[in-house]
Formats: sequence, C-alpha cells, structure tokens
Amino acid sequence: MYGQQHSLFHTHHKTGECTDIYQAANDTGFTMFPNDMTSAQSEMYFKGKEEEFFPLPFLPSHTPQDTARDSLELREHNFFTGLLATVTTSQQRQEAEVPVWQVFPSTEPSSLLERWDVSSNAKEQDRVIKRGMRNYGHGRSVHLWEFVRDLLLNPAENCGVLKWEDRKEGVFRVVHSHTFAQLWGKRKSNSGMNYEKLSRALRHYYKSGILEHVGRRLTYKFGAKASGWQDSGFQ
DNA sequence: TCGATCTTTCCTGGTT
DNA sequence: TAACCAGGAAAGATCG
Repeated sequence: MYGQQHSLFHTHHKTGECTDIYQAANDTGFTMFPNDMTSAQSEMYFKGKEEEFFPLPFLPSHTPQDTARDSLELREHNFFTGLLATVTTSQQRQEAEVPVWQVFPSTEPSSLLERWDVSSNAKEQDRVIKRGMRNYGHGRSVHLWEFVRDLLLNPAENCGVLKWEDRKEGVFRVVHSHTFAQLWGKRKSNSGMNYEKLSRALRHYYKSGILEHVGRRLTYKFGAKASGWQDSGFQ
C-alpha cells in the first residue's frame, strides 16, 4: 500500500555511482514514500568523516495494517524524515570504495514511527546517525525554548498544552502543565520530568533574555534572544 | 580533554 | 492543601 515503486536515481557526488534509492531503501527494511521525494532532497548532502547522509522521506515497510487512527495520522504526517547514508569506509566493505547504501530512521521519529518499532537494530542505526549528524551540526539536541516555540507554531502536535495569549507580543500560556512536562520528558527520554523541573528550566531563560517574566501563573513571554516565534508556523 | 552552556534535580520559602 | 512561582546551588549532559 505504501511506497509504490518509482525509479529514482541518486548520483554519489564522489564516486559518481548511480543508485536506485528506492531499492536501497527496501534492501534495508524501509519503503520509500515517493510522493514527496524531490530532486532537491536527493541532492542534499552532508559531508562527514566516514558517512554521508541526506534526508529522505520513508516509511517502514512493515507498517501495521490495523487502525483507522494510524491511517489518519499517516495522511497528516505525509512522510517521515529518514536518512540515506553512504558508508564509504565502512568496516563491512573495507575492501572496496563502493558505497554501501543504508536507510536509517530519523533520530527524532514521529509519533507514528515510534509506535511502529521500526527496527530490531535501531540502537546501532541511531549510533551511526548521531555520529554522522554531529559532523554537520544537524540534529543537535533541541533546546527547551525551541521545543516550546515549535509546539506553539505547530498546533497539530501541540495537543492543546500551550496556547498563545498574545501572539504579537510572544506571550503564551501553559494550559496543561502535566502534559506539557510529559511531552518534554518524552522528547528528552526522561520519564522523571515534571512541571516543577520544566518550569525551573524555563525560569533560567529569564536571565539570558530568551524568556521574559510576565507575572501571571503559567504564563511566559518570548524575550529578545528568542527567535523564530514570530513565524507564521508550519502549516 | 576541557571549558562553556544548557538542563536537571533538589531545595527553601512565598503566593494563589 | 495543592499547584505554582522564584531563585540558589550543584550535578549531569552536550557541544565545540
């Protein structure tokens, strides 16, 4: 049902080798989702020491065929960001300069992807991805204020936990403090996160000017050092 | 490896 | 009484 096969070739910028990326993806247990693949994405390289990555939309090939809810979310999310990696100095292929193509899941999988338990060797995939991405300054751990900003700018994933009080002034209110802390804890893989700790982290931003003190309960305001909250959002 | 920065954790005391 | 706020202190995590 997913990943109708198209021929889409990608030329390695060093070796010049052409690879059918859908085939490469399927070889590793994932199915490319063709609708959103663009030539721009296929040309997006990040150069690292040992691996080269570029982001791709993909879906796990073993998607569950179950609930309507999943189908709905699939349409909403459209695709997940994955990484197609060429491992040119891989231990697996030391004898050759031939790239080994592998598709890895995003290090920040969407909610749907998390439920799908994408791979049995996800730990190893994550390790390689993180190592590769560090080289590009891409995929660094998100800052709390950026997480807050993105929630506000993306109501579809906000779940109603945050709400703009004064969009123009950057004033927002925490509607569901417990859920808000849970979301942050989930993002940081920290099950011990609660609103007490989260709010302390937010208060640290007063000093740096990322947030400003408002004086109302559960209400915060973006400061001069915060950027991007003026954007219209992702929709 | 190290220092800077950010985040977490714990805490006391105050307010709503 | 519970939930929240303010901020000090220190430790842990991350990054360049």
